[in-house]
Formats: sequence, C-alpha cells, structure tokens
Amino acid sequence: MSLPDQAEGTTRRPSRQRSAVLALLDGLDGFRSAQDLHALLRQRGDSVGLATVYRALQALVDDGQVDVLRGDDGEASYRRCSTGHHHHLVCRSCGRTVEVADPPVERWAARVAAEHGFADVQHQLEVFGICSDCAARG
Amino acid sequence: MSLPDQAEGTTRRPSRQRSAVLALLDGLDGFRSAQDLHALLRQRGDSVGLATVYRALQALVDDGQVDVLRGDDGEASYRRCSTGHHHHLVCRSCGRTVEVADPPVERWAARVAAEHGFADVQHQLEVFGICSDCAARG
DNA sequence: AGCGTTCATGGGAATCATTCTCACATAGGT
DNA sequence: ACCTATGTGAGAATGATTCCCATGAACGCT
Ligand SMILES: [Mn+2]
Ligand SMILES: [Mn+2]
Ligand SMILES: [Zn+2]
Ligand SMILES: [Zn+2]
Repeated sequence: MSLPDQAEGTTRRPSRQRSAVLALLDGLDGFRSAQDLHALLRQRGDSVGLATVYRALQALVDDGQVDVLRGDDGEASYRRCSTGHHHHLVCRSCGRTVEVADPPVERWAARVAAEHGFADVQHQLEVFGICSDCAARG
Repeated sequence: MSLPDQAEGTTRRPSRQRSAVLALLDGLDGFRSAQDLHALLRQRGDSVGLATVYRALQALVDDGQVDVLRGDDGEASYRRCSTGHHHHLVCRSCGRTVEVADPPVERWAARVAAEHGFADVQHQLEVFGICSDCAARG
C-alpha cells in the first residue's frame, strides 16, 4: 500500500556529519526543525554545516528512515520513525510524538477516492494536542 | 469539536480588493496558492496588490470561509470551503477538490489522544490522488 | 603509503514565499 | 465637504531552504 521506496538502496558514502545527524535524531523523540537540529549539533560539539544538515535529512527522508511534517508556518520538522506506514499524535508545545495506526481510515481513504474516480491515492492523517507533561506546566 | 472561531464576528471595512478575491475564489473549485490567485486577478483586470491578497486570504481563513493547505514544498494553498468541519480529496495535478467527511475518524482521533493523555485535540486528514480528468490526459 | 577519481562538505550567495513598513487612498460618520 | 480610522500597495525585510563552487574526505588501485 505504501510507496515502493525505490530510492532505498541508493549507496551513499559514509561521513561523520551524516552519522551525527542520525545519532542526534535517535536521541530525540519529537519532531524538530532542521534549524533546531543544526543548533543542537553545534551545542553537542559535532559541528555540521547547515546545508549538510538539510542534505542529510533529505537523504534520510528519501530512504524512509525519517518522517517530515509541515507546521502551520510551513517550516518542516523531522523525526526518526519506524519504516512502516503510520500516523502521528504530536504535542503542539514540545513536539513529543507517538506513532499510531488506524486501519479503518486506510480503507476509508481508498474507498472515498475510488468513489470519486481518483487514482494513485495517498493520504495523511495527523493528530495534534497538548501532552500531559506540557499541560501540567501550563 | 472544531475551534470556536472566535474571530468570526470581526467587522471589516468592505473594499473592492477583498470582494475581488472572494469572487475569484468562488469561481474556482481547487486549492490555489496566493501567488496564483494574485496572477489570476491581474489577468482578470481586477488588479490587487500582492500584500493585499495575502491579507484578504488571511482574513477569510480567520473567518472560517477559506481553508488552507500546505503543499510538500511548504507553499500555502487556499480554497473557498463550506464552514463546517470536513476533509479534502485533492488532485495532485490540477488541485480539483472534493469535500469529504469521515465521522469514525473523528471519534478515533479523540480516543487515541485521550488514551495517551493529550488534551486540546485537533486533527487533519487529507487524501491526495489524480482525478479522472487528469488521469485521462496522462 | 601514494595517487587519481568521485562524491561530500560548508560558507556564503541566491531563491522565493510571506510579512513588514509606511506614505497614501478611501469608507463612513459628522 | 471634512475627519478619522482603516485598507491598500510598492518595495524592503525576513527567514527557511536551495544553489554554487572551492576545498576536503572516502574509495579503488597500485
Ligand atoms: Mn494511513
Ligand atoms: Mn475530521
Ligand atoms: Zn508536550
Ligand atoms: Zn486533476
């Protein structure tokens, strides 16, 4: 049902920078902007050029290892995710994210698209809210 | 369930420009970018400043008369929509859009959020595909 | 280890949608 | 007609993302 991930096998020459980006993402559980990730890398000492951060993220996205989300302001946020198809429950305040699945909506999307003569169907479903930690703080 | 639309009653001084934007949207059935709408207004003769197009669209969005969608490139697209809560089936090629509803997913989103302790829940669900007209052309 | 080829990096310029500024126009009430 | 609050528009400013290109690092070969 999900896209073939045709670019998944692309060989890339390993580099300290790419590893640093992936390692950073592994230690975070929420969606973060490229700018944020770049700043975090600097603090951590693993300095990486901003352009390289964007390139690394794009490569990971193409490879299906990272998910992207567009905020209301249009800024992209990235998160290390499981490779299968899923959706997200995201905290608007801190970005904390839970991966969720909803089989019924998968069928619904396919059916409603077919009913209207649409082919090549994709869908996106995200749930936003305030997590309990953030609600406690105010 | 949907947001209170608190700004809905804001009084705004009428203007030729605002009317032109709304009239243009009424004659279109797909999502269009602000830049596109601005260009269309110029062609049509109702010239309106780009900043004013953005202001008019933002006002309509705040008023709940227009929906916004963020494309993969982060560019915002706008469409005159019915005021109630709904989702969209959008053609990736021409933007043609059908409004759709899915009551089950409404309940599902509320439940899954509650199960994880999230409050102040919103969700967004969009379906993308290629409409029959565009599929016919190739 | 040395060398050449190929690909990755990074800093800064370029892009581009969107927002801001502010001088000017205009709607509406007097 | 006149006043005042608000809308407009041209261009500047903003800010995320991408592009450019000279430099650096990885790989394959010797
Ligand atoms: Mn799904
Ligand atoms: Mn819904
Ligand atoms: Zn939170
Ligand atoms: Zn179409």
